[in-house]
Amino acid sequence: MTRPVPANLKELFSYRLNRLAFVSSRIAARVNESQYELGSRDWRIVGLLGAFAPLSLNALAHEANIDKSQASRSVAELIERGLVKRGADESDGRGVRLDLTPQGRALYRKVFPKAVDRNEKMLSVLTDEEREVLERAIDKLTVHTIGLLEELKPPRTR
Amino acid sequence: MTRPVPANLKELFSYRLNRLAFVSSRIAARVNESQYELGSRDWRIVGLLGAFAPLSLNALAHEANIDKSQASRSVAELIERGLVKRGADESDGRGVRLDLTPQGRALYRKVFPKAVDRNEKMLSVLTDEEREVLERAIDKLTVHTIGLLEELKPPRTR
DNA sequence: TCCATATAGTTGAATTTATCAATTAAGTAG
DNA sequence: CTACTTAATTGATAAATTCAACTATATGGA
Repeated sequence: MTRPVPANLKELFSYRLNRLAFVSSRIAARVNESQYELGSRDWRIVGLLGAFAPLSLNALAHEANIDKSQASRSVAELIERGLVKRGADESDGRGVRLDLTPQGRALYRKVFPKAVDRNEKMLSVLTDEEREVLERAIDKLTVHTIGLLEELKPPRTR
Repeated sequence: MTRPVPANLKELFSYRLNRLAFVSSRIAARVNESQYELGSRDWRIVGLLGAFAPLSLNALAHEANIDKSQASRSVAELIERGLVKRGADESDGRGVRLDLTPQGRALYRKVFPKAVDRNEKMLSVLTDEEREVLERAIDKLTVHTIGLLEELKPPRTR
């Protein structure tokens, strides 16, 4: 049994994947923006700090898939809004320790469960088996695809 | 058997989904940009026209998930590069009929198979069963999630 | 110790992308 | 005929992305 070859863009897995990601992130963006004034970058930052603080700027930027320059600026905004605080790294004078303020943490505790609920609602259309396979497949693909991307990157001169 | 509730952002399905989509689209963007000077928007346009031309601007913009103003501008660029042509819609004097030029079609025939190959390479890490369930689940989720997004949209005044 | 080099973070600037309003021209319904 | 809708383009801004430059601190040898 041979698998049919995708005949057009809409049949490509990558296209369908992107489409789903686009739609789902739009839902989150719309809710977080309108109800909490959190842009998607802001929410990624708050969301990551909510679970993994303290984080360095580099670690945060890397995990959130954003350039550190952007991360720095977004963090600065969140600090102005009183949601994030920036402390010194004891062991490295260059580094910072980013964390949520109590206010930021309160926001995180409101927003995160909503995100969990949205996910459940979204996934509720799948059977248990589909869901399990899907989640495992996504994770396998991510690891593998990051590898493919690395191969592609301009060879670092070291 | 209850399913464990996601404990942090990185465990959320939507987050993982977006991460995968991000990585995979970066691969495509890098290759298409460096080898064919096609930005991701450009490629979506060429790719859709390659299979579904002729298309109106609206149809194209809608399918490519881009604002029609952007679509109009991107199309104008592609026309300047000789890849796309814009004809009149016989049955509606306002509409346009977008199609690839022979040159655009030649490009499409080079680029599309590469995209298919990348997808195969990416998916090769999955078992046949995983792959089948994954693809079906993605499509189910997309339909369902578009529905959720619609519900959210500001209620149209009609 | 001193020097060269690397790294963490911030800032600047240029480019690209996204959003939304306004406009023009052509269709459609009473 | 008039009012209203729709397709496409254009304009204006805002937001996001990318990359380079810069400061300050670390680090690893001579």
